[in-house]
Amino acid sequence: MNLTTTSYAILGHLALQPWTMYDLAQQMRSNVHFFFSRAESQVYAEPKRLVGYGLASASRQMIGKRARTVYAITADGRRELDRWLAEPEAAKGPNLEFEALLRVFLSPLGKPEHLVETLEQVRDNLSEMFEAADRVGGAYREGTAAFQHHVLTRSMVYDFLVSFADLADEWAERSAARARRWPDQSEAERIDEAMRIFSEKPTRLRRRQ
Amino acid sequence: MNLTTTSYAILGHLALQPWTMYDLAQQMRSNVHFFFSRAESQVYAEPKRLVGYGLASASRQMIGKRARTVYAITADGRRELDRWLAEPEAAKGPNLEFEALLRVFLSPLGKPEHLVETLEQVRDNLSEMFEAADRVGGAYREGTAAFQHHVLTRSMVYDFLVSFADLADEWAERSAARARRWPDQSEAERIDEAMRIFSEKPTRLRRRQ
DNA sequence: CCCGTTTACTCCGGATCGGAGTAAATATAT
DNA sequence: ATATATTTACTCCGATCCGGAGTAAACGGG
Repeated sequence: MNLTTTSYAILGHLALQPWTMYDLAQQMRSNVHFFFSRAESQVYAEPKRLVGYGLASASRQMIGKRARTVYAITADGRRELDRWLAEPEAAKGPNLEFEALLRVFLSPLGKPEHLVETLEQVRDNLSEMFEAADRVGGAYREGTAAFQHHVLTRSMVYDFLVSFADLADEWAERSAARARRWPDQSEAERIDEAMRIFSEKPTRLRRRQ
Repeated sequence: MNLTTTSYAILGHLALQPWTMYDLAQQMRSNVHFFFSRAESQVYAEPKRLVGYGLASASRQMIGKRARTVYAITADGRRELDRWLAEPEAAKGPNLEFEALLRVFLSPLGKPEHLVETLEQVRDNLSEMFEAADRVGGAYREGTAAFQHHVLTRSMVYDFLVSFADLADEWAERSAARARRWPDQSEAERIDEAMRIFSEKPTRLRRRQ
């Protein structure tokens, strides 16, 4: 029984209520998508393994001649989930994958205007995240969210995601502005501005010590 | 010739200078690791494919009876890289994977004290990121960085990473503080505080409109 | 000269992706 | 009333990617 974090993510959702994987795939696309996204094929494959381990049960229903499978958590599954919830997270911080940052990193190899384009693209790409956050926030504000009683913890998740999207947007904005000033600046001015970022932006770690 | 973003990441590094994959794996661990991390086995596998496509060249050297392979970019590789640098990023924003946030999301299924533990763990796990940022920042401030002439763009990457780590640290701090207050609050007070997050933290999208 | 660390990789089983495909049920337009 | 589009509810599969274990020579310190 080799369970991955994906297993526990699915198992956790089954503990909230029974789901068809079609519905759960949708649910996950609009909820955990921005901090724990999995391919649809995985969302369909995972509960079969859980059933194999006796952690979930499947009930096949018929709508006309079309089948649908509803999965639910078992008592064993609930115990396994409790065990996972109680164990500390592996010492393995947030894992970020950000192609735009790689492009910025490698941008001295290309033309300067492509850097500005990349940064503008970053801002465009964030709108999806902003819209998703607004949908969730709106539902909770209106009191119509599917899991309204989870408002305490969902507000924490919302807090993080909005802060993150804002950060990325603000960073792309100020960085693009900086790159656009470069043609009118001397190299000394450009370097001076860059060095100020290293000096005036100490990490929290250093600030505390 | 099916090149992935991983291919261009390696190709880009080879455009900076020739590398052995051992050195490049180390370089990537301390540089792009926090926004584009790849398994070591991939870093070793990728240049072989690049050589197969004629985008890189390998030169095998002998140190005693031990072999080492130094990879360099070819003219074709440089052209392919230029093409990639000029093309816009796929419309696919930052991809975050954050197990702690999944645990917060599912925390109503577990005990309240585990939420606080998860959030404290988040802060501990960030120290690696802070230390890496400090190392890079220190090298550039002292003028001893290996790619000191990339200071303009590296400062942008540094800016993002430090902002991100600070954000995660501050979020975990304020969220843990909130969860610790819960036992002394009424349910109405707790919900009120949660709702204020949804209201008082509008996304940049909504603020602009 | 012995031993632990660093250099420089290879191997492989299993997890995951992502796009294509299937087929029935339902909504929509004509 | 019928054709068409969309939604529901999945399966399949080749390729990518992970990550931990293993190998073996060179180097450095006591």
